[in-house]
Amino acid sequence: MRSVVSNIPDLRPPHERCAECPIRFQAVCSYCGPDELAMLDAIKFYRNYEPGQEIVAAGEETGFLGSVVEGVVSLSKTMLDGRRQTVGLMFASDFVGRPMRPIAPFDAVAVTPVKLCMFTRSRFERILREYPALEKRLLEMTLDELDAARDWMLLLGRKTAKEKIASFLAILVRRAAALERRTPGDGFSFTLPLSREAIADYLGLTIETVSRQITALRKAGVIELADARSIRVPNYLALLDAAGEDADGGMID
Amino acid sequence: MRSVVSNIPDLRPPHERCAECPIRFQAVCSYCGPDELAMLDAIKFYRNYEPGQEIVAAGEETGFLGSVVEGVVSLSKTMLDGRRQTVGLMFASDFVGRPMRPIAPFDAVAVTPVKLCMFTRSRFERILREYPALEKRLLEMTLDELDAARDWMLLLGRKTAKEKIASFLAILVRRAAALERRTPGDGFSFTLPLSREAIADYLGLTIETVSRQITALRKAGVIELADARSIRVPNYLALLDAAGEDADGGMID
DNA sequence: GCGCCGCATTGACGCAGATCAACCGGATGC
DNA sequence: GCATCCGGTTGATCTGCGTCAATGCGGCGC
Repeated sequence: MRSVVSNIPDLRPPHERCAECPIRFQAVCSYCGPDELAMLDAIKFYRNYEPGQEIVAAGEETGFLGSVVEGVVSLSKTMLDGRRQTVGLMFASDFVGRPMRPIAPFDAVAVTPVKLCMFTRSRFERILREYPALEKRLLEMTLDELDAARDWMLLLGRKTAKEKIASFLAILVRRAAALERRTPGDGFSFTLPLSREAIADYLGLTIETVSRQITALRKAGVIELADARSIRVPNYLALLDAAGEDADGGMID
Repeated sequence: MRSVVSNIPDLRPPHERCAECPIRFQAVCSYCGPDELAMLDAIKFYRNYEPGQEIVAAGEETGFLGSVVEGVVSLSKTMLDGRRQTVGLMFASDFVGRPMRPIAPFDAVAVTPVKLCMFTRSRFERILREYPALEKRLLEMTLDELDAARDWMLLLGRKTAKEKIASFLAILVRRAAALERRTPGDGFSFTLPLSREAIADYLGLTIETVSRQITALRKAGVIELADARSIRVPNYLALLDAAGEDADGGMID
């Protein structure tokens, strides 16, 4: 571990320096000033996960928390008899792990290759108390997560299978558009990060229904598929319509 | 509005003084010391709502936020065609309203007579920045809400109608037990705060299915009904079993 | 007393999505 | 080359819950 105050030149590769971090202005640390950042820089560490690899298991004590730098992490709950529901998908800059509660209430699994920027739990909880910038941003992110979870409750409780699929695709379009700093318009293409099974777990459906509804949307001309994972949306409003959402893009987030 | 520093004796009825407040040690203010409490005391105000009365409407700008002192508030989302999903039930000490986002993403409606302890949005957001005790508690409460929302996602996405009803009743038993500082055991009785329609909205079902499944649980001996709103649970573990939950009472909260 | 209204229950029926099962196509190993 | 495996698609059938409709019941006005 490097000292916080140091005149020694930083020899780490650029992608390991907080100042050069791709999620510098979106993650928990985004409100941190140079001093706070230097402090985080000194105590953070990276860890990589392969697709399918478990990051934490439900019921297990988690010794660390951190931000997704690259890739997608799924959070899911499983019932005794094996029924599974994904309760969150975490993308780059999202925060994984619950401060002030060491026992994980769900499994966290890498669905693509994942890189996490992590802190030990004890250290993170301590600096959370000392750095209000961190706490403020974490509150903001948690409120956003809660809004998203509530949107998802509407989807799970009331939408039809076709609407669920269309809503899910619309979210991916919005994400892809946001990454390119565009507004989601027509002709947008993207790659599905999830398998049919992972989509089914997320939407509260079975793989067969997911497959059938994707086919139905394709036949209706709402989407085009190059292969099972490559999707193009010729008409974004038609997709929103199929999702049963308001034309303004749904909820605020 | 009274001055924060004052030697004038406080002539308000006891239930309007923060120090005597029934939710003093559970609400957002629970980490506040005497000075911070005096400050809140000076700027808070109460408002009462009748059952069925709307507190805020989705899409509307909300000028205030606050804590539920008494009663039950439902938060729900409605689709264009009228399908409705309740995304949260707020009980005494829960916080209603989203800081840093003036437009409400859902309707908030009183389901029983409700008393709210409120602050104007601008004032609350200002003091949130100044009083870390408030922000810390709000973060904690938001994290708990998020956990509960994720439990609800599992219920909505994967549980059968009977399991949904049983899970819902189990939550009410736990709440009722917690209020009396007991652990949820056998022979517990409580009053349903919600109509069949409100239950259906919460569980992602129809009134008919709710009614049928309550009848089924009664016939199976899992619950006893004096009238439609009065429920007794002779065997708590049998209820958990019907809910498809782990015998340890489900998730941590 | 009676009629009305709102909430809840019960019954008959239909359908969206689950289940069970076959099949397809690309990747990997031998 | 062929066999195997894995993810995805498609088909046939079943079923839990929604839909539509009738009935019950307690509270309230008159």
